[in-house]
Amino acid sequence: MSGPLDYQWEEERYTDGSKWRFLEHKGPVFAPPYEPLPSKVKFYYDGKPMKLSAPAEEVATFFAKMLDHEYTTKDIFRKNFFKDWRKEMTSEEKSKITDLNKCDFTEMSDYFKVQSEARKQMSKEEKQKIKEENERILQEYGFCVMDNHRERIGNFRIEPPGLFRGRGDHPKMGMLKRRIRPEDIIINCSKDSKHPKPPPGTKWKEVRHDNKVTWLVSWTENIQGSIKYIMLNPSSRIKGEKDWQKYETARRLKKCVDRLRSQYRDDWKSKEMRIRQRAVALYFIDKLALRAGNEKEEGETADTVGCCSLRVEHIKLYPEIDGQEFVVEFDFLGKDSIRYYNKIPVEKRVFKNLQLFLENKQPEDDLFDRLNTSILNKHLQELMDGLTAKVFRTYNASITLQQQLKELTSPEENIPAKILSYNRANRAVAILCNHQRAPPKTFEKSMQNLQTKIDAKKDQLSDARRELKSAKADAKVRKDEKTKKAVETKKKAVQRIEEQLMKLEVQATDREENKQIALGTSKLNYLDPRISVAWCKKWNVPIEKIYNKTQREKFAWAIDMADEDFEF
DNA sequence: ACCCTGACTTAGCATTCCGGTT
DNA sequence: AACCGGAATGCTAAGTCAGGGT
Repeated sequence: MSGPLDYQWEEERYTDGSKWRFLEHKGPVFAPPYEPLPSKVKFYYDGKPMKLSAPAEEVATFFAKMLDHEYTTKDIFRKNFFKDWRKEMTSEEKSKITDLNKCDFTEMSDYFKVQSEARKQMSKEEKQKIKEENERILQEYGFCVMDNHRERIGNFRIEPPGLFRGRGDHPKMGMLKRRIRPEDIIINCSKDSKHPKPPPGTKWKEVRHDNKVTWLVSWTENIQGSIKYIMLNPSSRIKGEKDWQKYETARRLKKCVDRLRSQYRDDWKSKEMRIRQRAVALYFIDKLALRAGNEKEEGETADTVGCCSLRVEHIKLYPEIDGQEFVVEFDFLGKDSIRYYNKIPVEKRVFKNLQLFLENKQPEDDLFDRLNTSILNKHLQELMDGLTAKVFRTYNASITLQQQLKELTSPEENIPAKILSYNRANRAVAILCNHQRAPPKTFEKSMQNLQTKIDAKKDQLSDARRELKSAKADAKVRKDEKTKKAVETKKKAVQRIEEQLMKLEVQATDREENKQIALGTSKLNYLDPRISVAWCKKWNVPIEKIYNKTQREKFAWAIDMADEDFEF
């Protein structure tokens, strides 16, 4: 696949800002067309059955499919849905259906439940057939040719229509996400490639040949009016190189971070308020790994903030609390409406500055009123080429992993214990970056199951120990080869069971500590994979224990590149 | 200086897959 | 063979940041 070069990521890169010379692909896969419900499945309005027009019925099914979700009980969701649903109705339907509370979708909902149950019950052969068809589509549409490589495409299927589900308190939840047609689609490919054909009887919106970008297909989504793209898989050359570059930038920050830190500490004393604000914000970004915090259009999205957009109401100052001085309490909703809560002591100067920033302000006022991400990033750019706020997150995440691995790995431990250490180091990073998850619904049960296994293993162990003891006693009396051998066998059995027990206990510890923490995001986006590869090589831990197949594909560049001496 | 948009990365949850157990 | 649970994968929303226009 990579031709005469061993490492495709060592091929020459373009210096003129172009991303490719040749790009050929088959275009997107559209969502399957709507299939009307069988006539026996009824919708009821005000208790009476009512046949809906196909467009109105389709939108109704979107709601019916979500009936069990608490979304559908929320006022905003219902209001947005109803408004958009009415747009799809015929004028007769519109005049009849005026109150969502009088709509009964339960038959539709039950019908879909039966269907999904039936899908699960399909025979092996039927499932196999579907699998093969999916594989065929993947082979046809899931790959493209970019320059000399056949590359996997990330998301070649167009998002199907449905009801928009925002995260957190989103003002647009419940709105109709409309169906995307060929006429909405912009194709990007090279002139000299075989252009993808639109489905019979349709046309693309546009075919362009822009090699300054990496996307293959784009369309404009109707909820926020933003553009969506089809791009390559993370295993592709173009993504891998970019990823590598990202970590190289973070490593350059490592070289000058001391200088930057002493500079922003100096700036806490500046005569100029804007410089003090910039310096305190940067301190937060560095110390707490906060995101930059762009401004957002009010009312268009959920109310979330990052560092530069923090408001007065998001922090509390305690000159003294719990025996600590100069404590700042953060409490705000960040990206994806995930809560950030932290109470930390800060330097006296920072504290005094924060008091100053808060003077004469209302709770809803900006904490940093002389600062935004653009000002901050322009400043950072002057300090180091390529430096932006998010580089601090990458740098601090990766350096933390490296330090924690050094601290936590003990040479004499066995492989499961080493992996626990790795996960703990990973966890330290996830906590730093505030990567949370909802505790899995099955968490308690799965912990219980594991405990049952541990108990059983303990019983098994004491049985094995008892047997060993009696075998030893036996051997002492008889002193023959056969009984000696029996002792050895029993000893081995005890050892094996001890090892199994220890494995289970490690697993339980790991799972418990991981209850509300998501490791995946930092592993995939913040940790220089070369640190992990080097650690695996150093301690003879198979890389498969740390990265699954997909991750190994994404990090192929690092797996080839890093030896055990790699230092971030 | 400010605003807007396009391109790209980062994010958590939902769904599917798969291998072990009953 | 059916079932189950955890891991892997898929999905798409929600960020960051640069660049162009006014």
